[in-house]
Parts: sequence; structure tokens; C-alpha cells
Amino acid sequence: MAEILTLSETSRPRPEGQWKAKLSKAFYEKPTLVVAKELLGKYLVVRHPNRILSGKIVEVEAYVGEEDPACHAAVGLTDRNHIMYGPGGFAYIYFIYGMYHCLNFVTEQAGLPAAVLIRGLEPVEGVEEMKRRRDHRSVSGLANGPGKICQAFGIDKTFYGLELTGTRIWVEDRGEKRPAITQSARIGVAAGKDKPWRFYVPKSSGVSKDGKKR
DNA sequence: TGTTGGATCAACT
DNA sequence: GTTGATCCAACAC
Repeated sequence: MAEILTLSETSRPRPEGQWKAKLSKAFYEKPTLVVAKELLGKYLVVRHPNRILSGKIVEVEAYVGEEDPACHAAVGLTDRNHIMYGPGGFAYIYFIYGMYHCLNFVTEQAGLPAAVLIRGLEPVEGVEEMKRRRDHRSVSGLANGPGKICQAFGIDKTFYGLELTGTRIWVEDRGEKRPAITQSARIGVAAGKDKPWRFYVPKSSGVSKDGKKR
């Protein structure tokens, strides 16, 4: 575990003494299903000018390769999905249904297009800021869905291709034990329903609503 | 150049 | 359970 963690300026132990380590590029270059499961219980952090927003990741989905019909790389290399063809450790953002952005982390080695979609978070730092961005909704409804996460955290296409080892957006291991994980089919996809590549922390308030029903 | 449908969400009935 | 909002990438012409 320790070898995949890299301390850097932004993940230095803080005054409170809480242990925080930014995940390194090597973390994301592993097989996508492994990365997806290991992301649960980690913390997404986004830095805006003078403001830090963070949340615990509790729901993700894996999309792996051109042979996965639900993966955006199923159509081959395009302007939209090209970042997935590079090495892991970068942000893949796409715009959907005319109004929402979705946040993904590129995984695997260069040449294998794959990513993990971040579907659900429990807000931690910057909750008031998230409420403002999300039209003052209750905490439990702030980031329990991929479109809501991007609204709450202010993530848009300007985040496309950003390094997850940089200073704008990253993931921290705060030393918590890995949570119990449930898996299921992915949500909202027409193709690839046979692959149980959605992973989530059962009973978390940050799991998307659609997901709770299944 | 035009058409179509989507890894969503909220507000309906 | 159904539908509207509303953009853009993909694909057919």
C-alpha cells in the first residue's frame, strides 16, 4: 500500500495531525477494476482559488477498453475520448444530456482506453460552498450522483486532461480502513449490462438515488 | 449540413 | 413511472 502513495506539498500532514497522502500516478495505472474498488473510502479534493472542496468517494463505475460497449472508447479514438488512450492518472470529463458534466479518472497503461466514473460522494470540506453551487440543497443530496458531483465541486470541461497528481484536483488516502463494498450492474447504460462493474459502499448517504433502488 | 440520442436530474402525475 | 431541459459527439447523408 505504502509504495503507491506519494507525499507532496498539498498532501503534507496538516496542523491537526490528520494523515493525508495524495495518490500517485502509479495508483491509476493499475487494472481499472482494482483502481475502482480502491477508490472507495478515498477523498476527492478540488482546489478553487482560496477554497478547498472535498468528499469521500462512495460510488464508482469502471469502463474498460474498446470491447466494453458501454465505454466511450467503444467507438474508437475520437476528440472526445482521446485522454482515455493515454496513461492513467488524468481527468476525463464529458458533457451529457445537455446540462451535466461527469468526472472520470483515466486508468491503465497508455494504449488501453479505460476510466473510472465517480458517481457518489459524501461531502466533507467546503459544504457551504457546495450548497451554494447546488442551489442550497441538503447535504445528503449534494453529491450523490455524477452530475451533482460536478455541480457541487465546480467541475467542467476546463478540468479535461488535468493530471490527478497536480494541484487543482487529486485524491487523498486519509488512512481509513477500506470499507465493505457491494457491486452491481452499471447505472443508465443501454449496453454492457452484463458487466457488474459498479462498486459502492452500502448504506452511504452519498450513493446515487437511482442506485439505491437496485 | 442535418439528425439523433445519451455513463442525468428534478419535477411532475 | 414519465417527461422536459438542452448540448454536443457521432454518424448518415
